[in-house]
Amino acid sequence: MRIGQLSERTGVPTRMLRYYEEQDLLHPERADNGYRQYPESAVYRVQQIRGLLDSGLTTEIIRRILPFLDRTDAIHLDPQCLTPELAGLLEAEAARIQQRVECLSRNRDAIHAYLAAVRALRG
Amino acid sequence: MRIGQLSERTGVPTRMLRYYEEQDLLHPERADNGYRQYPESAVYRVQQIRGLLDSGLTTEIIRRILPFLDRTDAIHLDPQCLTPELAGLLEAEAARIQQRVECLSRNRDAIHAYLAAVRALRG
DNA sequence: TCAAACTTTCACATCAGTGTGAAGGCAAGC
DNA sequence: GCTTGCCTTCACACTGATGTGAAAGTTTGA
Repeated sequence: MRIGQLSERTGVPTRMLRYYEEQDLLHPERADNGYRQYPESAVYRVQQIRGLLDSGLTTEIIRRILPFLDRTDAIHLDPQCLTPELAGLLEAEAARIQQRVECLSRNRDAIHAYLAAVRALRG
Repeated sequence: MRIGQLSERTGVPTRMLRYYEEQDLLHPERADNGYRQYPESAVYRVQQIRGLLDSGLTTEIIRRILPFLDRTDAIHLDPQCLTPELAGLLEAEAARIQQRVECLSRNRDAIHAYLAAVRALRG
């Protein structure tokens, strides 16, 4: 599909889709006329990128972990490409993500607890 | 304590502590000479702010939810200050935080699954 | 008293993510 | 053919979070 349709289906402006490509997060083919050609899977890929960006990850981090997050895991399982360094990097990134999860969970719980307490007081 | 010590104890540059004050996240007293005076509790407060920023929340959102996240919950439980609008805002923010948590958890799991799969292949 | 280390405010710079618009090529319908 | 709408690249600008440095006042200790 072309960039306009991908934009419509994901709700992400075309400007951003081009930016993600520039940041090496998307790699659309090009038609003869130069138009970008996205596969169906790009819809999910874009949603994934958005979710990660909204969660505070930078495009640089996303670029590094994205190849291992694809739904079509199988094709990425070539162990050759996983050097010890890369494994360490992934471990570290997973740990940092876990930190975020814990911090956010804590604060979400605190908000809920506050709301519940006020409601209880009011009866 | 003064800004230098707070910086040292939290690992957050003084520049950032002043910025957080400008953003209404911190409210230190002032000594006679104009120096900022932070209470002991500021250490935890700063760590909380950092965690939330690192998780992708903006200072604006943090400013709005911070009053309800303090460890000294009791003093914030005055139901008078919780208008229906504010309650809705907090609910919405908690929901958005939950979205982040889910996205990050998913991707953390995917990284771990990838690493486990490669390790299994290698024996 | 003097120097070093701290503080203050102010300002300019950077980086990532995003908005917006110009100037032009391509495509589909009237 | 012409218009309309999508596409291309390029570029300038903004915002939020941060780095950095200048100029000046304060505190502390030799």
